[in-house]
Amino acid sequence: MADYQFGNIENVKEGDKFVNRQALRDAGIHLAPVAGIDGNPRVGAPSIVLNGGYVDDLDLGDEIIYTGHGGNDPSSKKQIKDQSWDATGNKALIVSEMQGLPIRVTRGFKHKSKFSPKEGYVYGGLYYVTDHFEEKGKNGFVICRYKLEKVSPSETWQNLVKKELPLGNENSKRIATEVLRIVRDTKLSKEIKKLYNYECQICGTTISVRGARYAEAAHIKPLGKPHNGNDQPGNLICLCPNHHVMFDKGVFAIENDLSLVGIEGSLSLHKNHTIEKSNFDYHKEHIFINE
DNA sequence: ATTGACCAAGTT
DNA sequence: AACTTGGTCAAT
Repeated sequence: MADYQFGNIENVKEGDKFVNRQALRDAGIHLAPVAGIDGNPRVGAPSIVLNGGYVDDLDLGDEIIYTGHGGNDPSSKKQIKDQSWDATGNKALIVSEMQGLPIRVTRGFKHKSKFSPKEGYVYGGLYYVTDHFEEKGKNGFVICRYKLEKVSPSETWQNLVKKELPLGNENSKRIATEVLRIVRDTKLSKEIKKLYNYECQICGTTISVRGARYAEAAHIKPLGKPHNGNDQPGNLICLCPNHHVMFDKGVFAIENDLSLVGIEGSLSLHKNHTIEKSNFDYHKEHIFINE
């Protein structure tokens, strides 16, 4: 229900200090008053705090091996049981990994590393979750682990620009090309994927990882030069990675009656999804390899 | 829609 | 050790 915002927060820059969690919350960086992982399994995790709550945490600066939450005894704070991938925050991090969402990282005084502040909390910028795995922690119980890698400065800049972009507005074509290569999921592409329940419109496949689903939104008429396709629902379809690449590389094309040329099959179409058919024509003529 | 239990672990 | 908060989730 909370209104989570992803990416950088206006007026907060890397290195900014906060006296306590309440200040972090007031700034809009991390809403949870206590939990180290902010977010939920529906939208992902917009923010984490690295504050020594789990002994296995490893902070290398641009790379962090983070521990999921749960399994600790409320009173002693020691880990007394296995962690679960189903815990709200742990699942949220998986969703962030699958969707390539940026995560705000804040370091707290309780964790001891050369990157940790002596007191209070320091905002550390944006990271991506690039991997997750399971292992036995120092306390002998299963822990959920995540590899976080810092978003490059140029990408961070793009993330800031993204906010001001009128997504889906065809007047923003040029900028949209650059941004879309970097921002791995836009509001619109997410909507398309949700409409199809993350299943490929050609083969019906979805990739499911610990309950988080993955698919790709493909532009029929490519964005940017020289094609100048638009970023509208009528130019987007939901595909699995294989069919996405095949489509982009021209291995097959889609006819107006939704049958395929180049490979067997047809495109299934949701009743609430209207495709701009001229985009099929464009793709067939300019991208499809007809030989 | 509304509720109450449960979760996370920071703060005093 | 006690008290505290915002949010999620399941039950109503």
